[in-house]
Amino acid sequence: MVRGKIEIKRIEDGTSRQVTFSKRRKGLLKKAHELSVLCDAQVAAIVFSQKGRLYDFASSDMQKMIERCEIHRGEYFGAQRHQKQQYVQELKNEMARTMDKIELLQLHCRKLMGQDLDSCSVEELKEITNQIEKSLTIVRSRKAKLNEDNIEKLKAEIVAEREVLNERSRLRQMFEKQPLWMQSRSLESEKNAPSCSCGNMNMSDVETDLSIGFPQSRV
Amino acid sequence: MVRGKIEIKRIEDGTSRQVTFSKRRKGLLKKAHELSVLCDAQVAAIVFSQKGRLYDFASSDMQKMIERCEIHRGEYFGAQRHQKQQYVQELKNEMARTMDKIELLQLHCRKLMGQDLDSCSVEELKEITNQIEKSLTIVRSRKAKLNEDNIEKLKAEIVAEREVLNERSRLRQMFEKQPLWMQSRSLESEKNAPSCSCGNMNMSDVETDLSIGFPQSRV
DNA sequence: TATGCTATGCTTAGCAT
DNA sequence: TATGCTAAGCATAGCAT
Repeated sequence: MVRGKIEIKRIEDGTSRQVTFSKRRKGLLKKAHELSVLCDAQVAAIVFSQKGRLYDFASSDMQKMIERCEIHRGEYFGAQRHQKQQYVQELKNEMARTMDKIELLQLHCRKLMGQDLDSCSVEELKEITNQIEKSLTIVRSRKAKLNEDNIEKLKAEIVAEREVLNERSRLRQMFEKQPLWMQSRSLESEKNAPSCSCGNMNMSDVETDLSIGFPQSRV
Repeated sequence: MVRGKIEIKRIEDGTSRQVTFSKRRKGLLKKAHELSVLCDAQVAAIVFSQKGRLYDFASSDMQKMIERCEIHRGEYFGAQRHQKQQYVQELKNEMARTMDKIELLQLHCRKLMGQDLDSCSVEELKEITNQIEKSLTIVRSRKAKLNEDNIEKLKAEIVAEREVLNERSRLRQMFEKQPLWMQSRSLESEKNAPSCSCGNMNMSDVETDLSIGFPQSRV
């Protein structure tokens, strides 16, 4: 058997390649291990067979090695991953802060609603009372204001409505003062106008009266 | 020179370790390269020196190798990555929910404190008023209860104190009824006792009176 | 396909420069 | 500290099983 030095190029024979892969792979991982131990260095080796099977060695945690490698190489994905972790951490912190805030708010709210008062000192109770009394004043005045506004609005509406009624009765009076032949013509044209559905009704049949104000102020 | 086989353990001599590191590192990367070429496999090797310097080899794109490795490692890291994304999404959702909640709470709180009432209808204002009035009743009764408790406690303290004073005056009276020779002996022993620093003072020099109640009830 | 064998070539420890 | 040298030991190609 003649064994010459081999050329470093792809082994074409599948079987030989497979055998060589197995042997050299083992050798590589062994060397990696030896290097890491002898020289106290972090070493990792990753090998994929052609079939996609993974063989690897890492002197310490592979994930950490990989991340360290990525950071060193200034790789995009590594940076992205690092940022993601930071992002998650910040989200968590934010979450914690928010939860604290919500708890405080809830406590405050409950106290304002007269719950969970057992832990309050007299001083605190005094403060809460003050706050509530102040609130009550404000809310009541707001309610009063709203009511006033509503009344004002209603008054305005009524004034407007009265205006309309007055106009109408003025028109009616003008109509009644006309000579009869003009009255019939006016009625004709009123019939054609679709604006009023109660054209047949005599206005004077209906008595309208609107008043606003406190009961004692009515005449 | 005698060269025996070496033991695979950390080389203690720093210089030797450095030399060995350099040589074996070179060897490892060479072997990695040879394996990748001969067997048409994907191979990567990562080495960190003790000083933190990185030496690496990758038969193809290192980043792709690393990701492939992560996915392969029992799906663990790949799954972790996927879970991380889900986790981030859930965190975000939770955050959004919490923010909504906090906003509602704040609004509620503010309304209870008489703020931001512009958007409230009369009905709502009525409800808030009811709530505040109810709170006020509760808080006031709680405050009253606490005050009562405090008064009770003070009363109890005063009763106890009075008891002590009565006891003392009883003892004083008993002392004064004693024959003189016994009085001096008692004074002697009282002088020896370090418990009272005002031994020279006559008890009747001090007038004590404690009373509790409303001013008009005092005699 | 895996394992063992062994001659050959490769790697490297210890030393010198 | 790096590089070169060299022999001892190691890895492995090619073959056999």
